[in-house]
Amino acid sequence: MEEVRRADNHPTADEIYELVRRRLPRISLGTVYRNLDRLSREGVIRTIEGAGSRRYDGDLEEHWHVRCADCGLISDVKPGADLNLKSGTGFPEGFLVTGWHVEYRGMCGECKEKQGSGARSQESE
Amino acid sequence: MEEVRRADNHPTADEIYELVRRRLPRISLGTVYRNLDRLSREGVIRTIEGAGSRRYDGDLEEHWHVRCADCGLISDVKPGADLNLKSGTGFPEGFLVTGWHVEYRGMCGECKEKQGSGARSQESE
DNA sequence: ATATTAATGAGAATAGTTCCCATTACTGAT
DNA sequence: ATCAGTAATGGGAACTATTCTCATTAATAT
Repeated sequence: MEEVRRADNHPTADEIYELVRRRLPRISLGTVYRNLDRLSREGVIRTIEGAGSRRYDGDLEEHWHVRCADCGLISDVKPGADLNLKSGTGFPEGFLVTGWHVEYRGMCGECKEKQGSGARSQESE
Repeated sequence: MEEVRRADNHPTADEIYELVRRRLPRISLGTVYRNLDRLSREGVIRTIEGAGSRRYDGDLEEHWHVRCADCGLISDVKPGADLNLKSGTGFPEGFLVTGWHVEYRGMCGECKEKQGSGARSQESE
């Protein structure tokens, strides 16, 4: 199981299921979910919740994500070096903060083109 | 519909359904979803995706969230005044960033107590 | 009043995930 | 190697949240 963990980018349980199936053709989706859940509770992998299906991330380095609101693509973003995210204020009484995550939203180049209806193109950054 | 938008904290579609029902007893859940979706696409409300069900937030002021990993409670956190979140780096080519969101994770006071006194140390539930 | 368009209720359909349980695999002691 | 006890698995049913469909109703403009 753990082999797959570090395999890909941000696979869904289904994608992982397909991957693992290549080596263990008799594995069931339930088992994949169970183990993914276990690994994430053990802190070996992270989960990315969000629109659509849960995704799993084997990269434990602190990093953030950017998600295309249109196609759902998720890419990694390096945290700015100067950030001290603990600076949020107004936490509820007694709350123990164990982590945080930043997610950018927007639109990836591809979807931007698609949306610029007609055969418009031309992108720059 | 829009009346409800600013009503509560971070209700789910179901909770909103129950709320609206009090005034419009014949409304259907489908309609609630439809209008919630519309409002959020129009930018009148925000959505909070995450573990469990989608939640809606009528507060458009920039603010962040903190979520209890145990019970799922979501509270608001004021952004630290000094943050410039644009500082993330490594965005994919051509990506247009339209927003971002910070979510802290941890455990609320209540769940902390439950876990502490329950004699369970590492088990998750 | 009528034609056109938009929104609705009701429920079916779908997607993603969790749950159940009989079977299988693993473990350690004999 | 055998057996008992425990843990993990496959298969599928059950569940939850959300979306979709479509006949009906409301709204709007003419």
